[in-house]
Amino acid sequence: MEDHQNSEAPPTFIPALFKPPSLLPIARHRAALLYLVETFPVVIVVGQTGSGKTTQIPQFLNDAGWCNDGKIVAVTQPRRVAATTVAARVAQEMRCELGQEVGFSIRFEDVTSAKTKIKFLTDGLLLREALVDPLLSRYSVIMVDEAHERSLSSDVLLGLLKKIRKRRPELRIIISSATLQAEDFLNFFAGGEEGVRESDGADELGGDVGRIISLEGRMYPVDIHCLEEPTEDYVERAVKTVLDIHIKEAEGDILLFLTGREEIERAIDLISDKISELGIKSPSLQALPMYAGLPTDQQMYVFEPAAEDTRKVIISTNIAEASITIDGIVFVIDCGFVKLRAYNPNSGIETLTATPVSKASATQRAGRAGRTKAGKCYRLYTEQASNALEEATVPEIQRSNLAPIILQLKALGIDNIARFDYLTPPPAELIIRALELLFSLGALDDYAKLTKPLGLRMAELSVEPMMAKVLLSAPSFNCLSEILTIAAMTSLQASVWFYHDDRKKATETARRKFAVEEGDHLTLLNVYQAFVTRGKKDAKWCRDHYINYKAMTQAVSIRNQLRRYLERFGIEVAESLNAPEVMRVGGMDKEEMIRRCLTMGYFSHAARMQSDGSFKSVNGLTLWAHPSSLMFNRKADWVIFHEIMETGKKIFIRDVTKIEKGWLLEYAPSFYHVK
DNA sequence: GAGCACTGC
Repeated sequence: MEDHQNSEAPPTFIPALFKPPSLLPIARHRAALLYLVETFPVVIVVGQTGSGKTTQIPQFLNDAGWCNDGKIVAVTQPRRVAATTVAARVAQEMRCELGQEVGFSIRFEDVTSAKTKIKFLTDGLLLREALVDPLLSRYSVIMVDEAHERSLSSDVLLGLLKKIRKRRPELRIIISSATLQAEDFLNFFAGGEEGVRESDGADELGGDVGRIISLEGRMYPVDIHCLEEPTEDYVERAVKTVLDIHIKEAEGDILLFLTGREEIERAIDLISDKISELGIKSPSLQALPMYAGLPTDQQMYVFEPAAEDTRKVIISTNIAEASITIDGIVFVIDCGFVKLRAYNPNSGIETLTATPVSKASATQRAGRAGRTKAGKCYRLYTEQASNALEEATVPEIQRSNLAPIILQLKALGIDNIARFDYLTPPPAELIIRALELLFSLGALDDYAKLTKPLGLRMAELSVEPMMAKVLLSAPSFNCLSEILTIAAMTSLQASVWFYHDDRKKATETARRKFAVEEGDHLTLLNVYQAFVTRGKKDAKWCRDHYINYKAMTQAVSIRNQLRRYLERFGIEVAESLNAPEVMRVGGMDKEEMIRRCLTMGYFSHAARMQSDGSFKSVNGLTLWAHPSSLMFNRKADWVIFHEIMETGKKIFIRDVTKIEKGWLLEYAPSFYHVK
């Protein structure tokens, strides 16, 4: 928890949301809210963004004595930035230093103290705290914010809280949700208790378990327009709509929702073409992209007010639907699609595909037009299509690889995974696939019980199960220091390399300097070792080699955290910084030890190169090396890979390393049915 | 010879 180099600077856009507490609509609900929390174990709070629920409710609870006797009020957030910025705001309102009475806790950063009464943290981190303190006994109240987003960790957290509540009747649970899915949450907590309540005539929803309270949000009406006829090309149609608005409508900025970088760039090009074509001068139109992969400095432009006589049009992915709020939007254009990740339990492949939005999503997007005054929303689909949309987005728990979360539940002592109380149960195939994987890795025994110490340790490590197995196998291959690095590097979400569209050749040449013949994992090791020896204090070195400095410092943090876990297990880490190919251990090259060790965890991610350069997976699928992989243009026979994902028409594998076929049989005989 | 929506430990 000592790594502070990752602390995000509070973004400038969030404080704009904050109003003086006395002006917030929630102030009028204070007494009612406290009464409900006093009386019922579960309270569902329905309120719009800007209602002040996140900043005010914890303070009300503190004033009412819920933090007496050393107890803590916990507020979970789905995102790290939210936890840090909201904590800072509440500390300011309470006139205390951040980290004292009010603090936050996120991965790599714990800004709390013995005095902390109100603690903001990510939902994933609270779930991890339960591994150490299964009843979460430090907390008198736990507020799960933004529960309607239905993230994997908040869903599991709610299931866990329902279980904890039976052992801790004094615990208070507050669930905050921006949309009207409140009844689902209340029904969930009331469910399973109805049997005992039936006779005493508690026919009201929720019975004695809880109540819903609705806070007034500040929203202006939004006029919604659908298309008469469906469009063939919504990017083109969106651009036409942008120009129609710009020419005909009064002032106000435009927010256009598209699905990804490619579409966004195309829309921006089309808009600039149209502007010159139509000779638009004043008022002028400024198109700005917004997506997660955009460098931070470029993201910041969307929050700056446009120049005089200029209308901003922000062209964004789904990031503007939940994660960020942009002021001054009066017009929203909604293409009706979102890219969603899904996991196919039969093939074990993740897909990333554009999917129609849900009604809840469409409503949320339209609402972005009504934050400052009455607005308009143009949907690039027909009313009929709009009526046919699903009510809500399929929760993450129903479309994810469940191996990590099942491992965590097992470690929490929840043995019967199928009968765990899920808000929405995942499909059986997802559970079966996850159990099979965990069994083949040795994390579960024949009775599906967590093995000790292997399975338990795998659950505690903050990397996915296959890599956790590799890490715990590394000591016996004499390559723990190297595997620690590889584990950290492969769990980065940001790319290690910068991509310059205009300087592709130079990027390639830079990358080739670090390339190791055997594959991507050893190449990543090479980059890391070069970084810590030469580039750590030298951002210029990183720039010269097209290496992402921020991603590399992140890798250092992850590696430190993993090393601390291992040390807690009593596993010594002998650090070595030698180039892998020069080390020989017992007649075997170190690089071979590393590749053998990787096979211990990734044996099910094996494939063989075909004559056309594609790969054939062990279950017969045709795979392609991702262009970012060394194996994209090299020859190989058998390989293992870190990740497999389907986009467009091809299935890509990323982080690919050469192995020997024999190792598969040697390290995973039961998986490959060797007698 | 081509590309990853968004989070989190």
